[in-house]
Amino acid sequence: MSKSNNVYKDAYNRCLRLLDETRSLPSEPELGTLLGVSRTTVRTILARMEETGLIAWNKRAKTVLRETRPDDFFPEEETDTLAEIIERSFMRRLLAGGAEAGMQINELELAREIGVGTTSVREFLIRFSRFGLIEKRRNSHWVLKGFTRAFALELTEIREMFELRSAAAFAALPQDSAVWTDLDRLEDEHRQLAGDIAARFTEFSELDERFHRLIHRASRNRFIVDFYDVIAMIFHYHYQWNKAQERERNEVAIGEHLVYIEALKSRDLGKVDAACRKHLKSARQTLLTSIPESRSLQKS
Amino acid sequence: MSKSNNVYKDAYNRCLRLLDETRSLPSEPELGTLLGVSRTTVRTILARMEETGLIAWNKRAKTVLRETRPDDFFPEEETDTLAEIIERSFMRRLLAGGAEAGMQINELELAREIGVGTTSVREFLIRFSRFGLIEKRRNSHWVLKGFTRAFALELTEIREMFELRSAAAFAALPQDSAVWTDLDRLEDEHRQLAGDIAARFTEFSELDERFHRLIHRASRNRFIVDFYDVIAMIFHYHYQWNKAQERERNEVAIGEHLVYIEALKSRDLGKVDAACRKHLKSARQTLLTSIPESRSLQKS
DNA sequence: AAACTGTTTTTTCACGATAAAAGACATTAT
DNA sequence: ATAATGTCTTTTATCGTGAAAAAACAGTTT
Repeated sequence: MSKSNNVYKDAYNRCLRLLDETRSLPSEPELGTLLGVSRTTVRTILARMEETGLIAWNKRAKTVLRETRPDDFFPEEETDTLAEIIERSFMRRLLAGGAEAGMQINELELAREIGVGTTSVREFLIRFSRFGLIEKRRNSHWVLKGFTRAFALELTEIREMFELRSAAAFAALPQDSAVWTDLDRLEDEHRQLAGDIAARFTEFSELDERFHRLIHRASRNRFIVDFYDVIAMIFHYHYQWNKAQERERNEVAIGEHLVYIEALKSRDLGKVDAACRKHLKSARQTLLTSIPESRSLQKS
Repeated sequence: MSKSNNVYKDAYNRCLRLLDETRSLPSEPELGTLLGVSRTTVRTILARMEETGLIAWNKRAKTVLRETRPDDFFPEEETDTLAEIIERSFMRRLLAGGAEAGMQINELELAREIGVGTTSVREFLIRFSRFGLIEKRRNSHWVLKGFTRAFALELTEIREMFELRSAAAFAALPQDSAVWTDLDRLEDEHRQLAGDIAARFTEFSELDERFHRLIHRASRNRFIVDFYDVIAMIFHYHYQWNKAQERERNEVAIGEHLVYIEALKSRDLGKVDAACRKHLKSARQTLLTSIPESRSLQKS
């Protein structure tokens, strides 16, 4: 089993949804750009759609023959990339406890346990190392540094530095910049979410990420923009792991975001700075309180 | 040829130098820690030393039989790690020109050209990607972002942010901290180098790195400390590539460092800030002037 | 001629295999 | 009893290989 065809399966599923919406299919190259895959994959998709009687396909003529059915779709779990699978397994072990700082990480064991090749695990660990949670010993094992209080503090220190600077840069952007309409749209989404918070509070983390990424992008600095990947990853797993008071936390955060947005729109640097600091402070607090003391004891 | 024995060869050479100095050899485990390799490798080294008649070896008795000769050493190029070889090849191509922003990077071609497996090249590119010079297209090639003026500006922006903060943290360190003796030692080395600048100006870049790493470490933040890897890498290759006015540049930098060191020792935050800013400004200038205009045209 | 489809080539991704190196265990010497 | 050596096992580093996916090329259709 040298390589799974998850790219095809995922694109196939997305193509089915497209079919549901538009009831027709464009040309092969166009479909390729739409789905973000090569024409080779598009043709594999079309071939299967023909096979399962979804469409009749003859050169450029693609006729939709019937509605899609639930069983046309590939199972969700077959559409994940190997990297996603490995990351999930790894993070589960990390957060499940028993993952003390200083612990060794064994590539071979991880690979066997997840059921993948060692190369994929190695590559994952290398990519993952930039998050600052693991470290490589030359010609030897990886060492877990642990999701400790120290880690959270170091992470938030950088985050605050970067976001304050980005927010200032944002406020200084010319009136005709496209970011202002993006900001208006986000403000709208915030208000809608606030209006139905009881039912939709779980949707906040996705909105949160889009909001902060928009601000960081204003820095026009790749290192700042890329660093948000670290923050996003940590907050993503942190939210999955700690659901306590999620609704309240999100409600507070939405309020802070709205103040922050108003400040940005006012272009008053003092206000921006204050609103940004306030929000970052409570974000840090949220992260810190969710790290149990046992986890924060660092081996030195 | 699945894995070269460069670890052994490098450790062997270092062990020969040790032999020259001490005229004797400690126990296997001790030698292992000294050379930073496992006992397995130590025993391979001792076996060869016995074979070439350098020592007589019977259990714990290791008798030195003769002086080391130049031809006892393995050739330098056989002691490099694969990662170093790939990095050098890659950077040579990157700086040799013809490496325009937007250009595609082909793993297979790189691997063939360097004469290594694709896995090693892939792993190198993943590790290298954190320097912000290349970017991966999902399921497809890497894209070169180019060593442009924009890159230099983004890099130095972060550097300045981090170093100013680290320097302030440094100055606030308690008097009994070990860093102050480290700083004194570095000051000494600076003075010595300044005294013989005509002959030893090439030694500066190594000293420069040690000095700045000491300061960054005072931040006690892994992201700041790790970021210095990016700076060090860029400056390393930049210096190799642009030797113009190297002596003058280094002479100026040493002077700035000495002022900077005095400021740190005074623990006067205002002075520290001023000295740090001044030095960082000229460092940025040096980097910028060495980027030719053609290189700074970025495809958008 | 521009954009599409059909076909072939190339590249990426992931695996298993193997030598180098690390690490663990058993034994022996001080 | 501690610390070394001798031996065996496990893990890491790297390669070649093959299927999935991308990309290039050639031929058609509008």
